[in-house]
Amino acid sequence: MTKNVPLPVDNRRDELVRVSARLFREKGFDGTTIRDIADAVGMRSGSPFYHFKTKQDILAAVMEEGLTAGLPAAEAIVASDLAPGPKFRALVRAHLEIVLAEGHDFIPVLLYDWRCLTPELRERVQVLRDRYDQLWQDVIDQLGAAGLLRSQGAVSRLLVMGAVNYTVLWYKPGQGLNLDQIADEVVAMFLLP
Amino acid sequence: MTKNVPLPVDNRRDELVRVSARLFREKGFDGTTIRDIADAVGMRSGSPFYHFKTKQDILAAVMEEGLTAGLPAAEAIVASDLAPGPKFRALVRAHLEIVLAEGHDFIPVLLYDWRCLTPELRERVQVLRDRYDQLWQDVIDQLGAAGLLRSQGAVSRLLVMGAVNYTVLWYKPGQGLNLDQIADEVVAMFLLP
DNA sequence: CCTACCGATCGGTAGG
DNA sequence: CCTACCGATCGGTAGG
Repeated sequence: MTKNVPLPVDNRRDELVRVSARLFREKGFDGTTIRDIADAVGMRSGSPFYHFKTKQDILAAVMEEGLTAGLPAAEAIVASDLAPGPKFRALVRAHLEIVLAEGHDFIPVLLYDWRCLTPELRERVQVLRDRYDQLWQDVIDQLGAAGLLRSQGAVSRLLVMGAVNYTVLWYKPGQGLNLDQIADEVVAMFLLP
Repeated sequence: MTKNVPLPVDNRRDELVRVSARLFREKGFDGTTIRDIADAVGMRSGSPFYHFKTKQDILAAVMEEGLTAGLPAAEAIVASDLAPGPKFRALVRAHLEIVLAEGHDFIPVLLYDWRCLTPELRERVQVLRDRYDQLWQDVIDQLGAAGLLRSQGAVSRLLVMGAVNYTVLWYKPGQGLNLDQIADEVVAMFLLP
């Protein structure tokens, strides 16, 4: 039987990515040291380099983890047969979860520390990022076609995503609006009656 | 005659602030060293500390310079007798200048590296920042009262400022829309007909 | 504002 | 994944 044969998953690597996401979000990529990361997972300072070639590779892994975790839900929403308005609300709500929920530090790190990536890594992560952005563009275009948005095109998407992503800088869990209420505000703000 | 008596301005200090703003914006606060800054103004590495006690004090000076430079124009717009719609457009346009125009790196640094400030410095800069935010809140409230906005309150301001500030991450001078066109898009996106 | 320097810390590596 | 370490660099300072 293959019962006890472990899959080739690298749990320690996953742990490093998860812990690094938290630290990068709190203190920034440049403000976090390899020793911070190693301490947080109970390793010695040289050991993270057994799993990653460089510190920047950890950063890229954090961002890719966030994107690959967020893409399926977003794809399902866009592929659904919801009307454009409810589809937009669902996408916004799912995105707020990804960006604001406890322990979801991956995409905030992407937003904060994008410029810390080397050009090569940036290019690699950009592939996934493009897929995510395209999903938003599809929904924005559907809203425009339905006459629910005053403005269209790439700039409309950037303005909407800016408003939504900026929540990272002001949302405080347990204070003010919750994620559902913020989603309602976004819909009220952007969609025509 | 008092003709050649210089005013107590510190030109070297101003130069340090301006150059630091550019470097902080390009590479981040943690990614910029005192030696980078000293080199850029033609000083030796210890000399910036003649003008500033710590590296963080330079960061605070950069942010305060941006706010004190931007406040008068914004105050004049808010105090003007423009109707709410045109007033909003004027404020957005002025803000885009502050955030996107060549050499205007102060407020982008504030947006990027806010978390790099010590709590004490953050509190000091926050005083100016509150004044700037309040100007936006005033205009947002006027829009709401005039029935030009679907949503009101502090969250509305944060969504609008998010959309506008996010331009820092995607605007490329000479490519795509210019600042006037972006202001038009923002107005079209948010204001009711 | 320069000279000369310090103690601390950094990302990363060789060898096991 | 640890031990032991390296060369480089960092923010900051004393004395002039």
